Amino acid sequence: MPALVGRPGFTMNRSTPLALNSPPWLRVETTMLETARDIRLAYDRRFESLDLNLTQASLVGYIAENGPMNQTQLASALVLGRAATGSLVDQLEARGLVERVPDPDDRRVWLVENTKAGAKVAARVIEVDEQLRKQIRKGITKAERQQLAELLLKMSANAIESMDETESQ
Amino acid sequence: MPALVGRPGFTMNRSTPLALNSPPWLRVETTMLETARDIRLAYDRRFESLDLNLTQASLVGYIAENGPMNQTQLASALVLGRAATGSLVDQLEARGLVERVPDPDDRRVWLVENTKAGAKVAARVIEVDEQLRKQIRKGITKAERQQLAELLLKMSANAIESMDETESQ
DNA sequence: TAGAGACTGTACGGTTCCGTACATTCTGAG
DNA sequence: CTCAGAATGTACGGAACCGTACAGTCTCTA
Repeated sequence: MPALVGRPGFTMNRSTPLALNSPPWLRVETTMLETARDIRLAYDRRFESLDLNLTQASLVGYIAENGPMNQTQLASALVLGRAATGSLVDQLEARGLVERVPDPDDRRVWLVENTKAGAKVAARVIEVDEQLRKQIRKGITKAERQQLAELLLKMSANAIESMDETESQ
Repeated sequence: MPALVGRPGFTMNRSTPLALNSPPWLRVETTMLETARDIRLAYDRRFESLDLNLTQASLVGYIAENGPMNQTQLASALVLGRAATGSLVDQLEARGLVERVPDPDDRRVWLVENTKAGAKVAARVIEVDEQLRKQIRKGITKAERQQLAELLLKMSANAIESMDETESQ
């Protein structure tokens, strides 16, 4: 099942560059899954100093860039369920980073917006994000990134398409 | 925080090809995280018919390809903690797909191996995996995959490196 | 102007995984 | 041989999500 799992053998400790113990039969999907994991982890680590995880940081940063919005919109932006988003907002609200403001046009919804403290943290979040993005892109040209993105989109589309097929069986 | 979150606006329903609502400011890291999610989801869906999730399928398939092994090795191969791996084996054992055999050389460890039923399922798993991999690679040349893999490895290495720096601060 | 149907946020139970602590067993230095 | 240290699997508590069900609100149609 090498496409699904890592390589056999020794424990992969985090300071060993991946390339060193990469397999000869390098299968893209595995590498992909693992790279994503590493990136997510790097983000999490980075946000630890702000006492946030990636998801929390994303929410605060997203509001900072796109303005107040309701939880359903947030959920879709963060690729989360509405329930999870709700409790996420709970956490951030308890910490005084965001607040729920009633939507004057719709009594069902809360508009979530950053408090002053939240805005301040968001600025740091965006900063950290840019920093980390730069590091992750080190040694990769713009053209390569472009091509990478295209391939990724194609793979996504293929994956989604395959699910649709499965569904309609 | 666009590098971290999806695009704003409408709910992304699964049948819309990703490319259609991708942003102009296409940032690779986001795309990457999302592609990984889609792939993982596609695998999960695919294994539903076997009543397995990706992790369970991986374990059974991995043993089928690499022979019986102890839980620590499995954990590292599956990129899981030892505890999680333990309960994973519990589940599969309860369903009669794998069994724990004492290691004659080390009384601490269990050798996990597929039962006959497990081997049978594993064969299906490997089959499904190959099928899905083929679909995901549709329209992508071997050379492109090669390059993709290289870029991914480089990004992984960069991400890991960035974590090491953070640690040593 | 009802009233059916869609939508919003919340409650709750379940799943998957992590991290720590622990008892058991092995290993290697003295 | 002995014993400190390392390694193995397990128990337990917690975090992050999901999915479903639900009670309020809108909204559109007749």
